[in-house]
Amino acid sequence: MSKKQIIFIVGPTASGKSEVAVILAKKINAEIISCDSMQVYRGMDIGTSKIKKNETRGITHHLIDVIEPNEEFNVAIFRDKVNSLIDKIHREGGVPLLVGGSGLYMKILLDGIFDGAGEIKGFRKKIEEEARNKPDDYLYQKLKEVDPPTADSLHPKDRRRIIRALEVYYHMGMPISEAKEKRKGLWEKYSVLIFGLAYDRQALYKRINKRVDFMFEKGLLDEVKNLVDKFKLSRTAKNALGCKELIGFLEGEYSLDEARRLIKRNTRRYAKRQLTWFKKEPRIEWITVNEGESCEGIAAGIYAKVKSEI
RNA sequence: GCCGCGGUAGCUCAGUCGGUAGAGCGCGGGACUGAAAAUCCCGGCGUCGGCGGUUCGAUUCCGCCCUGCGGCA
Repeated sequence: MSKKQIIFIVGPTASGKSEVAVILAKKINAEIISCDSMQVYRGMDIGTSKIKKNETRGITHHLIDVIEPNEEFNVAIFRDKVNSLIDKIHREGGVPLLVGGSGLYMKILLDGIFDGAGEIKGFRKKIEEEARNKPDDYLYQKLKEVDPPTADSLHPKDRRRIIRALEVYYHMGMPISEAKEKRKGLWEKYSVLIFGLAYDRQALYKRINKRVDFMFEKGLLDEVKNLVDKFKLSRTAKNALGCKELIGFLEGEYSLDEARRLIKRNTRRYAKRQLTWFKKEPRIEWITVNEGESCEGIAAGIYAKVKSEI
């Protein structure tokens, strides 16, 4: 029996993934699984450019609006949810269409993540405490002793990853570099097609700037005000683009114009980082998008490729 | 027309008591496996407005010219 099919549409922010995905989904009886760390939050709609009910064309969307803004989210939760959704969609005869811009999320779905090493309560704080008043590279040296390969692959200043690697080591009794070898992802289990939307950089930046202006028109500021009124935003949620900059404005750190400027800039930088991730992924088949090209046209192009590869 | 202050990296500017220059912002590249829309690393030769003069040597001093801003007529 041949492998079941999964399709990905990836691309930087503001590349038009969501709309293209809906059109494609209609043609191939797909259900969309959002591959996005922020659209999971209820109430964060404008800032995350979440698809609206009347734009879904009746296509089922998963992993949108699944948690409250005071809850945390991470790749492991994401991966578990996606795996069970894929099974369910396949059982019902549909095609899972994964749509999103997070390189790490894509990578982990494709190649897997190791189990049994979540965040240990209090560990990070404790080890930060231990490193206080010690040399700058104290934790790095510590990691070097227990897990040289990981230490070599990290920059000594990359504190966050150093601490995480130590956390895994003390929790699993195994270096993270070793744990990583025991992963399995979707790639070997299914027939996977990955399409990436490719824009000229300047054209993409223009789209980003325009979209941020559009968000302000739609009431981004009120959305954020509302969120901070109602919730103590979680560590992950409050880092959303648009959210953190407007919180800065609301706390009087800078003007509203400055907040708008920062959102545009940070979104551009984000897009650049996303592209760094996609560029090195050889399994992506790139779809070149020219300025002004319609989503219908792009979707039709992808559809043709999908049909020819089945 | 006269007086004053400017013309240095894409932008805003610093600086060189004469030995061809540096910050911020913007931008580019990279990393990445339980915070990822996060986090971390790397990247600045640019006719120092133009032409002459002085000097071993000028972006730095002098002269003229072009040009922006302000003031006086």
